[in-house]
Amino acid sequence: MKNDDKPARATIVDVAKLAGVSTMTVTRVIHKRDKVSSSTRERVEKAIDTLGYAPNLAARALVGSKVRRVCLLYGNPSSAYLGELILGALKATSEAEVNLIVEQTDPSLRVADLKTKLNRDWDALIVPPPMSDVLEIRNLVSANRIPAVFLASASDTGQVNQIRIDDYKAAYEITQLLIKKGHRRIGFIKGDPSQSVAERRLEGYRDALTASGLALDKECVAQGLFTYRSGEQAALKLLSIKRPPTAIFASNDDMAAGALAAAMQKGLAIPDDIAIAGFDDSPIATTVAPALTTVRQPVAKMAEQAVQLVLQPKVGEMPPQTIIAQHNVIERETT
Amino acid sequence: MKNDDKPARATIVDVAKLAGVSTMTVTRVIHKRDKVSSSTRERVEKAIDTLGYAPNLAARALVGSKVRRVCLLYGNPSSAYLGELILGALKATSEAEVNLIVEQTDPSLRVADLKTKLNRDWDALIVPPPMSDVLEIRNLVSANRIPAVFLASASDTGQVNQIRIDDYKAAYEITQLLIKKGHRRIGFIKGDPSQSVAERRLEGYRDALTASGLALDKECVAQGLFTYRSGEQAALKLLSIKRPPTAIFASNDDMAAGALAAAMQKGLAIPDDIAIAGFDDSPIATTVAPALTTVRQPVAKMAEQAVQLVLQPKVGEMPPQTIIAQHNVIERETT
DNA sequence: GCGCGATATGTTAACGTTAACATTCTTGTT
DNA sequence: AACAAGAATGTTAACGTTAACATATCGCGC
Repeated sequence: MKNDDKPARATIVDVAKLAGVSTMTVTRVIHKRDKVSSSTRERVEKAIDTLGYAPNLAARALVGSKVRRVCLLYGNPSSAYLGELILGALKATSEAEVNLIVEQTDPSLRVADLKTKLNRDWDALIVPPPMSDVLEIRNLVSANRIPAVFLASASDTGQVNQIRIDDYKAAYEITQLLIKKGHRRIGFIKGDPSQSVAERRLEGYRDALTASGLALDKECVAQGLFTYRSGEQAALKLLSIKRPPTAIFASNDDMAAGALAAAMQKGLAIPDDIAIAGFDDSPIATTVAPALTTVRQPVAKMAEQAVQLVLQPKVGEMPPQTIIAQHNVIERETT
Repeated sequence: MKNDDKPARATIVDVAKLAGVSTMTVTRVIHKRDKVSSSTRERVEKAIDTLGYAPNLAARALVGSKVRRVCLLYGNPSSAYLGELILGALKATSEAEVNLIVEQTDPSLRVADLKTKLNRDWDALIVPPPMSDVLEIRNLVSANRIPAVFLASASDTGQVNQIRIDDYKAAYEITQLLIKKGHRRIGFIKGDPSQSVAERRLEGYRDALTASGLALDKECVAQGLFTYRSGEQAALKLLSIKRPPTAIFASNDDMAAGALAAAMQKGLAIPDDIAIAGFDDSPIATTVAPALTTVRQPVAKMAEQAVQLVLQPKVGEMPPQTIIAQHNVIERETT
C-alpha cells in the first residue's frame, strides 16, 4: 500500500511514458531545438499539460555546466528601487530556470573577496547603482571577462555591459516640459557627484534651458545627495534666494519629495506657486500628495534584460554592449 | 591541450581523493551528523580548504526534497514592503535551492484558478498582506492541506500557518512611549478595516491609554486607509478639533508620513508642537525628515522563516502553527 | 586470543535532465 | 526496386550529492 499523500511531481519520464516516446524527445519538444514531427510534438505537449509537468531546475543545472547563479549586488538596502529591481531580475531568472542571489555589499568591499565569490558562488553579476559606478568592480569585471551587466551608470570606465536610460535626454525633456508650462526660472537640485548619472542630468537641464534661450543662473542650481533631506535643504535654499524659481527640478524623486515638503512648509501651493519635478518614478513619487511629475525608468524591465544578456551563451566573448532603455516623462500633480 | 580558461569547480570527489577517503566521509564531515574520527575530519577539512570546495546546491537539491517552487502571492505592487519581503524569501529559497516565483494578483482572483496553479505550477504558497486576510484563500489552503504561510495577518479564520508580530503589544508599547514622553492627548489614525491588523493596533492603543488612566476620546481617533493621502487627511482633521492632540500615532508609516506633511503645512514644529509615530518601519520612515519613530516589523526575517516553514518535509501533516516574530520600537526624530 | 558490540568508513544506486552518439524511419532519385 | 540523404527518434552515460545499506576496524571482557 502506497502513501499517496503527496503525489510526486511529474518528471520527464512520466511525460515520456504517457506520450509513448523517449525522454529525449520530450526534451526536444521543450527546448524547441531539434526537429520533432508535429504529431509527436502535439502528443508530448498534451502529456505535459495533463501531468502539469515542469522541468526540475536542479537536475537541469546539474547536467549543464552553464551559468547557474546570477548575483544581484546591491549597495543600498533601503532603496525603493530594489524591489522593482529584484522583481524584474527574478522574472528573467525564473524563466531561464537559473538561480538569483541577492547580495548586499557596501562601497568598502574588498575586490579580492568579490573575486573569490565569483569563482566560488556566482557565475554572473548584475550591478545596480550606486555600485555600478565603482571603478574597482568595473575593472575587475572587464579584466576577468566576467559575465556582468552594470545598470544605470553613465560612466564609461572599463569595457563592460551596461543598461541605462538616456539620462541627458530625459532631463532635457522634463526641463522642456517645465518651460512649456510657462516657467522661466527653473531651479535644479544636483545629485550625488559620485554617481555618474548626476552630471548627465545636470547637462540635460542646462542644455534645455539654453536651447530655449533661458539664462543659466548659478544661484538656481543647488547641490544635493539624492536623499530626501538633502533635497529639502537644497529646496529651502533655492526658495530663499532673492528671485526664487517658480519650478524646481530635482534629479531624483527622494529629493523632489524633500523639495515638496520644503515648499509646503513655506506655505506655497503646489503646483500653483511652485512646480516640482523628480526623476526615477520610485514608489515615493506616487505616495506623496500631490503626486510627483517625474521620469519613469523601466527598472524592472532593465533588470530583466540584464539577466537575459548575462545568460547569453557567449557573453564572455562578446564585445561589451550598452543598451539604452526607453524612459517616459510622467506628468502628475506637481506641475 | 586542455582549455583551462574556466577552471572547473572542485567537487566532493576531488576533496575525497585529496583527503584519501570516500565521498561519504566528506559528506559526513560537512553535515556533522555522523561520527567521524577527529584525524580524518581534520584531513578532510584541510582538503576542503585547499581546494576551495563548496557543495553544488543543485546536486543536493536533486537528491533531497520534493518541494521546488514556492510562490509569493502579492497584491500590492507598489508596496515598499515588497522589496524586503522578496529579499527574505529569496534568501531562504536560494539556500534551499528552490525556486521562488513572485506572482501578482488582486482581490478579485478566482480561487479556482489559484487551485489550478497550486496543482500545476507551485508547490507552496507564501501570502503577505493584504492577501493574507482573504478568507477564500485561507479556506482553500486549510481544506486542501496546501503548504502555505500567511504573513502579518491577525485573522484566525481557517486553520493555517501564520507568522506575524504581536500587533496589539507593539501598538501598546509605542503608545506607552508617547505617554512616557508626557503626552496626555494622543490621536490615533486607524488603518484599512479590511486588514485584520488594523483592529489589533487600535486595541493596543486604546488599552495603553486606559492603563495609564487616560480617557479615550472618540474625537481623537480618525479613520485612515493605510495610504499617505488618507493619513494626511486624517491628521488634518485631528489637528483641527477644538482640543487637538499633542501626539499622533498612525497605524502605518505611509499614514504617519502623511500626518507629518499635514503638521508641517500647519506650521507645527516636530516633535515639539506635535509628536508622530508610525508602524512598520517601511522605507519611507527613514526617508522623510524628521525620521519617523515607528515599530519595526522584521519583514525579511519573517518571509525567510515562512519559506523555511513551508519547506519542512512534513508541513502537510503538522498542525497549523502561529509564529510570533519579535518587533522593535524604534525611536527616531518625530517623538 | 576470541568474539562482541560499537564505532568508523566504504559501496551502490538513485535523484531528473541532457549531450553525444546510435539507430530507425522517410523520402526522393535513379 | 534499391539506396542514399536526411529527418525523426532512441540509448547511454554523466552531472555531484546523499540515503541506505554493507563492511571494516577497534577496544574490551573473558
